[in-house]
Amino acid sequence: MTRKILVTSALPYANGAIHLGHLVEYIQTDIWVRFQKMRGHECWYVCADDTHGTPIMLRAEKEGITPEALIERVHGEHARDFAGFHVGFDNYYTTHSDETQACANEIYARLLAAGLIETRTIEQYYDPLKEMFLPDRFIKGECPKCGAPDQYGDNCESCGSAYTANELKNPYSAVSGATPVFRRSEHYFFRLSDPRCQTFLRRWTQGEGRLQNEAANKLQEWLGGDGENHLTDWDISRDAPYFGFEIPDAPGKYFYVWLDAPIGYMGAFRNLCSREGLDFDEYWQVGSATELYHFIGKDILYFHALFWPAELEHAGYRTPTKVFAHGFLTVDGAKMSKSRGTFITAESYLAQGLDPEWLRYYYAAKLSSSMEDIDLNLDDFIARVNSDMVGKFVNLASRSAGFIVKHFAGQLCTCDESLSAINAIRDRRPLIADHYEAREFSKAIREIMALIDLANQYVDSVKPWELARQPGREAELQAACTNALNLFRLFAILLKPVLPALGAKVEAFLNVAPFVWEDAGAVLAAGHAIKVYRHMMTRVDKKQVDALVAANRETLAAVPQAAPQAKPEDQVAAVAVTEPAAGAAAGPHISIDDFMRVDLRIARIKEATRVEGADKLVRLVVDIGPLGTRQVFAGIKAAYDPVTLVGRLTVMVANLAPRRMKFGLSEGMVLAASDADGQTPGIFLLSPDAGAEPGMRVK
RNA sequence: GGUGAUGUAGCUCAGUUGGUUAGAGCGAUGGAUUCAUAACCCAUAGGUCGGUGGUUCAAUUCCACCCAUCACCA
Repeated sequence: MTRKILVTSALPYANGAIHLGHLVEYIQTDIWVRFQKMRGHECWYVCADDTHGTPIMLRAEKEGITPEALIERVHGEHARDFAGFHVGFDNYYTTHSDETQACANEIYARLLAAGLIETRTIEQYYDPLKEMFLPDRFIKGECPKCGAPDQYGDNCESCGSAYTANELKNPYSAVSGATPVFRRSEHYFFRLSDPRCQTFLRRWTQGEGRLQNEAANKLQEWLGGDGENHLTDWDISRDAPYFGFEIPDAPGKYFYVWLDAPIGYMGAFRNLCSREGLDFDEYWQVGSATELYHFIGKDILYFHALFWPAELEHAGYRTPTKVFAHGFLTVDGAKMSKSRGTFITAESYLAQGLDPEWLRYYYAAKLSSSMEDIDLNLDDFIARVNSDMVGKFVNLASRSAGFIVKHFAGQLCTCDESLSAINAIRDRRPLIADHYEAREFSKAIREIMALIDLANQYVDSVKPWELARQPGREAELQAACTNALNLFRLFAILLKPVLPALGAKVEAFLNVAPFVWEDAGAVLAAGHAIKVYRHMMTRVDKKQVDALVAANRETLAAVPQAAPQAKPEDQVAAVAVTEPAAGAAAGPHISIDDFMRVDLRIARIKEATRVEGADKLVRLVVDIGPLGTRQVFAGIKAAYDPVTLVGRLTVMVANLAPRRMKFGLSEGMVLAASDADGQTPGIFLLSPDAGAEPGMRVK
């Protein structure tokens, strides 16, 4: 029976580049969709850029362009990156579309009619300079717990405590720097606390197979036990200025970006319908016989398993068949990091000349149906791709094709279908299909690789290279290579959902029509002619990976953090990111070795005198214990009377190259703090705590 | 702080409804081979299954506590 399936991946935010973390989801979804299509099902894969919200608006403003121009540019970048990794959307659309707006208005109208929308006046921070309300992420201030400065309005990066923006001390707007004021405004809420939503969600989230077990448990936690009501109403409006859709009959009020994001799935599909002549209602009406699946990161489960189905249900649409959440990507066991160069963009991966199918294979080899994080271990990536893909799989064709072309003009003979390797494939094929269907890609890959091992053992056992040297054994040679190439073909079919481009190369090489899953039920007919073999996949060179990491290594200096780029809402982000240390002027990271090269010592100031003819300098003679005494010229005259300095302890750089100055030789540097911007005047010489002795190393 | 997940060979991961010798691939070592992108084939070594206690005839598998990492919540 042919199934009708609609599949989505979460919408990437139109405010940043696609990176390897995002790709986990798109590659996972794409493999699943390709598998369904190969099986002959009618499967549509749609996605779109998520284009609305404050961050988009501010970013466009900063770049001096309209939001429309920004999202159009980013849409092009995203589409390019996805195509580069063979992610085969049937439609990659945008939420900033007539279709999405129409769907959003329709859903809103139906929820309103159902009595599930209400208005309420709330009070929140407002930037009087910029004349806009501020999302929490755009308010900074001092942490109410530990007092760390410049913390965002949701949690402290210094002590880790969470709080609301209202609790920040000395808050300021990250947009304008102004001190925000409280202002009241009317907001629109989706009444998630309504008993109808509660009842529905309790039933829906526990539906058989609808969510992964871990996800269902998490949802149970969010919903609370029977009788408890943990859900609160959801604020779905934002005040102008806002880049988004204006709420019908509510001038100056806009749909919150997270309301129209999932509706973007509908919009993208509606657009596809008009192009392909599909029936939108067949897929979205209540009681639809079609299947609807959302692939998402575990971070946005809340939106897809609570808000979204509740909206659909009460607006009179069908709800998702299943929601598939996956974990985050780590690189070499740690969160992706810009300073380490492991925050790798899709664009850079392709630009550095790495093969997208290497990554597709590696991800497939690691992905399961669970929400566990997966790790991209770069050394393992190189070893695994080279060994499995090149050394075992592609090698099968490479070691057999030459004989067939050279000795038999490319012609195959009858394939021996009683071969144990071929029988093994026949036996395991249904299981492999089940694994693909269940998103247990790592299990599918393990099965396939075990079969490929059998094939290489077969070739080794018949030794075609020996047969080729023995006159009179041509038939055996042709049979051996025919069998090997048939095995190779079967593997190419089984792997095609993962490796579509390689699959196409194999189709061309074998001179056959595009593979479908059922093709693996038969072998090539005797007499079939193949083309000359050409390398189908190169090896990964460690140098390429090193270069990729180097290309993605950013220093903070190159990334001005003036306004937060991060969206206030968690979007698709299938990734955990470590931002470089917060704080305005932290430099690029250095290693401990780098730091240890600086020889810092406790110094006692023995003499301090004015320098005739110098406005800023004080001449110091310091004692650094075993290292003797040094003469240092320090620019601290404005802040210190030399007389007061004599006898005090401070810190100096002892291995700074001596420098000849107009007034004499300076043999080091004493450390003092000052505000680089000159906002806070003064120079502050460092002092050690009591007990430090001249000459002690500072580290 | 609370809840949950994870922690198995150098690396990446299976597995164990508690039961004789804990598995795979890669990597390492030795051998064989030369058709193939030095690939492939055979063999060997390597793990007190995060730690400590408990239940049991028997625990890596169950329970408690602890540690580490990650997530969610307050």
